Amino acid sequence: MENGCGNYEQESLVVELNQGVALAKQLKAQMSSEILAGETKGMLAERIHSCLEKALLILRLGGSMEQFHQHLVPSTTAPESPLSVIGSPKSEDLNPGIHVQQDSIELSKKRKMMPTWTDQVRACSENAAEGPPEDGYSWRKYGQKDILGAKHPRSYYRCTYRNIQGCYATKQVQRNDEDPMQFNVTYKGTHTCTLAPRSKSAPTSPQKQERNKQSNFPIMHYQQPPDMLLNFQTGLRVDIQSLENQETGFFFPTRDFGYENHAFTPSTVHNSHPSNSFPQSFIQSPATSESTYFSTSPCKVSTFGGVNYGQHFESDITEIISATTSGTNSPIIGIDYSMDPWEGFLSDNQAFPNSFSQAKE
DNA sequence: TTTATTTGACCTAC
DNA sequence: GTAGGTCAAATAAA
Repeated sequence: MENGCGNYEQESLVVELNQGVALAKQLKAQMSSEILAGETKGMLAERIHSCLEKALLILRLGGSMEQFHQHLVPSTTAPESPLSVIGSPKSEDLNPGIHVQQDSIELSKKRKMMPTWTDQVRACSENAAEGPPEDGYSWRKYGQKDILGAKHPRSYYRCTYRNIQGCYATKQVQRNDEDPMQFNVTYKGTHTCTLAPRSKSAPTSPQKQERNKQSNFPIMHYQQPPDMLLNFQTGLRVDIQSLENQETGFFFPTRDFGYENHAFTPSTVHNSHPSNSFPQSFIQSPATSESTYFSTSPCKVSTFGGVNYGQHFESDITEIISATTSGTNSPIIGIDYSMDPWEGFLSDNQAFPNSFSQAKE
């Protein structure tokens, strides 16, 4: 990753990852000994979760600890509009016909530069005819096209808040020819909208009503290309899987929670986006008591841990932070234990070699 | 009345 | 010239 984050952020990443590894080892030891002293399994799992989550967030934010801290507190202000870069539709509104062509060209260029990634989403049986499961964003369909060589037409969607907030995220949905239950969803651009609830919009179906409910939360602003992060996560898979193999039933619910076993496989990693890096069930803090959480998107096949990740990311981070910053409130433990995600930040080992930084480049 | 969807036309890249 | 992508008017839905 090429960014100006400097050594400090890099070291922070290494520290976080080291801590995650150390805690995983600790948990593994407890699993074998069945001795619960001091920290419970749940606490350890939570801390591992927190460490890895922070590391991933840092990576997604371009390695910037400053941005990381900024994103810990959901902003109530609209994010900076991309319009300053790609031309303002508002200015077009004010001056119709003026510079429209030039702006169109600029927009076209910009689209080419937009990050693009593809998810494969399996539809639930009951709504297979309707389309892939919701991804949490509010999309407006603006076109449909028959594609040469494809049995099914491709649908084009853009963010509902494109005009309101200048969010130029788009997606294309195409049903898989061989497996009609499966959809290839290609996302282009990242959401810059704040996903404000549509006040006057009347959903056309109960499912859309549900979509609107899902959309009512702030989002992160993913800007980073996925490659480095994905490589990193691929590497992470090994140790964590070994934990799963010990039948913890906690990590990576690829069997128990409806996700197919596509997550974190190198063969599927390259097509994914950083916002999809973990299944939501993994992001979800175990300290929360959402009993129905894991069943929210049982039909999604993730190429890298769940296409729904972006949908819940920030809200989950908020939950994590709230859970981890308040040990006394944690339902998983009954003792006073600080779950501060920054606790011990600089205290652990150096299990991750410095060569990790080389892998980033 | 407002918002979303449909669909033919148009634009752009190859 | 063709295919993919987008626009925008017409239409539907709530």
